[in-house]
Amino acid sequence: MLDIHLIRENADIVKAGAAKKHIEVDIDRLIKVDDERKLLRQELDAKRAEQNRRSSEIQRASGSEREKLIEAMQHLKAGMAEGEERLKKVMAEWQQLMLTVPNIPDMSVPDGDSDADNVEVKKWGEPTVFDFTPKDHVELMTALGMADFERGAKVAGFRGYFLKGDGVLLANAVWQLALKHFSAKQLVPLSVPSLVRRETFLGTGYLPQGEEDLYKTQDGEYLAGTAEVAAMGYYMDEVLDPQALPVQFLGFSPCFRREAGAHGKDVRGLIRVHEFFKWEQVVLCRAEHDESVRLHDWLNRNTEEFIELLNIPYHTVVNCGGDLGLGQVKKYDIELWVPGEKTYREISSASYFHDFQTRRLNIRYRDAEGNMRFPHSLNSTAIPTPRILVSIVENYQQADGTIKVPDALVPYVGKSVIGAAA
RNA sequence: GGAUGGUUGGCCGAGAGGUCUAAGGCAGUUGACUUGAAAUCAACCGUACCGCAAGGUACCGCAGGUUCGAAUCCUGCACCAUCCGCCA
Repeated sequence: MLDIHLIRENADIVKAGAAKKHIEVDIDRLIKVDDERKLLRQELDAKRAEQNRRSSEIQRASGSEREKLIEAMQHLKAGMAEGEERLKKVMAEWQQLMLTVPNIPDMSVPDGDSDADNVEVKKWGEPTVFDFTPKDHVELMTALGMADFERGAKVAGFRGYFLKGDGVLLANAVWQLALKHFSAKQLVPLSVPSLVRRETFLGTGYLPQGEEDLYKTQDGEYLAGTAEVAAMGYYMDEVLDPQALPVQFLGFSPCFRREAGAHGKDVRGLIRVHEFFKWEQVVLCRAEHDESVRLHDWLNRNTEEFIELLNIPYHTVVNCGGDLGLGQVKKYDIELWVPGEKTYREISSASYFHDFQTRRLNIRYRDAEGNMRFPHSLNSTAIPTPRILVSIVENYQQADGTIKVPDALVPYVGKSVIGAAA
């Protein structure tokens, strides 16, 4: 959510920002509704002032004078009911519109419609070269008993999978290395709920517009697609000690995604699944743009470093306007080389939001001047499994069908090659 | 699933239909005292909206209702605590 004052004073910038994100929103309508809101408020406030004044007169009066005053009040009250009804309607539309106003993308965000228009800002390593024909991860992992997709689909349906044997070992090894690497950055590990109430999704900006992407329980909770939701909800409705900023969480959770808009995409393997696990970096910091920018780069760099530990070729892109979510000001994606597809595939997303989320979540702190402020929020993937396994097994496969374990993972896997004859 | 008790400002906590500006304490800010600090004393000190301002309005978990008037009474819901039942 943006500040209504900011929207009113910078309507053109807000409109341009929405256009850049390809998000439709009627700012003129919002301002008109806000005018109505102000007017009705003023009228109603005046009537309430009158009511309060007369109420104390009644208190002091007695006898027939009191009866008369009470009767007069009843008339006044009747006149107020209509105003209150109108204000309620106006407020409902006002709130609905406010929730749909996107945050303004940064100047440095490139124009574009979709992820095809994202711009590479960094490239690390070269696409892996093989002196044999490389296999894709489905073939490799199935052959090595690391995953079972047929039975996954039998048991769980479309996009179902089992990890098995060394597949589980490898996934666990990634989690453990991630815990070590990211904790060392002073991020506090946090195991978070995935089953989360609606207001937390509204607060993080996934709702109201993302309803169809979420699984919902018969009790009304939603299954989160990222630990960001619960980690951000952690301080909802609280006033933070400014000394505690920046708050730096390393959240871990199962993640559930309906992938409602992606029915035909990535139907094979571990790239796009309905449930997976993810370590996620979540940060709250002082309400200063420079601080957001600094931490954004830092979060993204943390993940780049982790990929470098695994020694997998990657590049980093800055997402174009059309590929930004409602609340995001700017986003980097890290994409890993996937030999089976001869392309880079997203493994990580690092975004900052300014106070868009904290305003919705009502998270505040008192600054040095004693004023209440909404802190800035940021988040970035640390590492997801099993998607990361795709790039590991495909880049590290050997001619004989075995998979070399990345050096950094060897201590956690307990061997240096998967599939070698014992 | 059943029962009971709760939810009040940054925090704790009183308040039980009308002294209107929600007692009091803690924390915080400023000042006095002090070489400095602590202690003590004094003053100030909630958030949001509207308004150029004076000022006004709203907010006591949320939403309704009763009333001339609701933190206070009624209804529904959410959450917290404890107990019982069930159960990894």
